[in-house]
Amino acid sequence: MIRMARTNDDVAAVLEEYADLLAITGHEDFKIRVYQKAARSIGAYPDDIAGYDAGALRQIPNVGESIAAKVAEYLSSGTMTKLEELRGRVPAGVRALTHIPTLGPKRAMELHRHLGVDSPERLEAAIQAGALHGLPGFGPKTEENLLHGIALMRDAGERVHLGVAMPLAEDVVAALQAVHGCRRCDYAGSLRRMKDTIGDIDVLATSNRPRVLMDAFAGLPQVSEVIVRGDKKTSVRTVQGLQVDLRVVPPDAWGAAMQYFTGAKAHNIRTREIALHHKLKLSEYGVFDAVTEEKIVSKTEEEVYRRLGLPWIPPTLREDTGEIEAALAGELPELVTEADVRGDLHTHTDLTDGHAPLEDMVAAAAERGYAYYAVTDHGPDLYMQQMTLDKATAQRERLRRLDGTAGLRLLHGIELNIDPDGEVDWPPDVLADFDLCVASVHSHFDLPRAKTTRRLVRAARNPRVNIIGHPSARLIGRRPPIDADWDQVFQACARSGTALEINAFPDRLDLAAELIRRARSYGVRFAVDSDAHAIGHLANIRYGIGTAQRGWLTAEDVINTWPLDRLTAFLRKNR
DNA sequence: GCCGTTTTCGGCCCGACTGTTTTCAGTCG
Repeated sequence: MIRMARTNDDVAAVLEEYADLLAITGHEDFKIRVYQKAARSIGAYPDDIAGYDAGALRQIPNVGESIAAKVAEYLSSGTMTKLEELRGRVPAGVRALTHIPTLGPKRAMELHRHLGVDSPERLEAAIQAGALHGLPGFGPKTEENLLHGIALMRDAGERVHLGVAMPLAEDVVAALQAVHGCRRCDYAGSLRRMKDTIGDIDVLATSNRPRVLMDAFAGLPQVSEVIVRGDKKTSVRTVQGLQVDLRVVPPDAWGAAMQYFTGAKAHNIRTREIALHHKLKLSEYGVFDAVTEEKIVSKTEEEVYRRLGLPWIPPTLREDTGEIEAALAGELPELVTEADVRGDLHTHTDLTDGHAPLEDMVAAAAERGYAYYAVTDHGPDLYMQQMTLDKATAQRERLRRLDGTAGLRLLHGIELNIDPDGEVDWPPDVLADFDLCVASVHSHFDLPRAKTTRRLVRAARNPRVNIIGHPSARLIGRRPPIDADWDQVFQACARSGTALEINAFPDRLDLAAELIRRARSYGVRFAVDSDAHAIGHLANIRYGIGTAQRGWLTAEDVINTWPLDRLTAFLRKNR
């Protein structure tokens, strides 16, 4: 059984700090990298390592004798002697120095050793006082870059959600594709992996005339600053503070470059290691013979993976969280795609807080080619929405008259509010007249864990509740997820036949991918819904599908890919 | 410090850009 991995995250953070401190104190690179690798392995390890002894810890990849002993000490005593020693030698602020862009461990230590600088604030003061003059390796340009980096760090260019990054990336890609000499262009990186937040945007292009592309890129109206500029790589910052990198490679390197720049880093390290074992070398330019340096393949991702003895791995899985092992075993999941979606099961109209009338939303759904479509306006417990039973009944009659237009089957649903006790707006006999009920948390987000768990479990066990909407109620960058014992919630959902929503709104993406994967292990079903409040929101479903893929879901796991009769049977909840 | 179809020692992912270096180190992704 997969359990909560809080201990693992804690230990991973401790090992990362240890690696940083080793780097600052001038230890050799290989040693540092090994601690970083161990940190990642433990962070991604499916079982909670709380209570593990050294022997058990050694079963984890990249954890050997020395690291196992340190972690065992930490788990049993809460401290790690070696880490405390290093902390004693390196003031906390020196580690913060390495978070300044362009300043790494080597020069951070130089600054500390020669000038006693021990925080970004002190570094700023030292530069302004001219204290860096004459220090080897620190010229005027470096000073300028450091000041700039400190300022940037101060107003922390935060990560943005997909709804911000994706449109920007698509604009940039479209602009570059229109440039003369551009062969291919697309976004890669965490955006192609559909990660829920994006730190920077990676764009890849092929051209025989890279300079023209770089000029066009640097001159885009969205660009506020050019950070680095070359013929192969140019980085800019946009007016909203997001970094965009453009890499240009020769046309026949497209596949290798896409593979390389889609990442994640840990996935790339694994694929390169696999290449080495085959006496090959993998770079963004292709797969090469390690000895003769002769290029073997590079044109497509499929060729690159095949030459490494792997099937093509979908971008949304490339995180080194088991996809390499699954690929080697021929057990990659056949991921759900947007084309599999037959309908949307959570949408609103202007009867409550939507912006478009029922007829317009239905027409837009029909245009998307859906086979069925559920309208789920808010129930009366969200008082400001002014819903009444009369209004809901009138909407149902209106909806029944529209049923079947353009081959679209309409379901009359409702989005109920889950109150702190797990109760919902209407009694069972009223709910029985709806085709489906979504139930969601809209308030009282910070109840104690036990209470939140009970709240969600009760909602799931309600025989009229079909889908738990945006289960964690998080808003990316604004509100943390509610705190529940998710394993209990997942068990209740699996047993009761209640689906969990993957809300596709880009500032929600809720459930998040990690919890989806865990829920799936209990046999939970999912509904990928747009929660559209306007016609334009229906298209957000693609972000939900990306998130579902990151949770390793197949179409079988997602109820709104099923034919209507199978869906209808599921909605009866074994009643 | 970890690991092994190169196996108990010797290698560890790899390339781009910047700044200050006159041939390369540091940083980043």
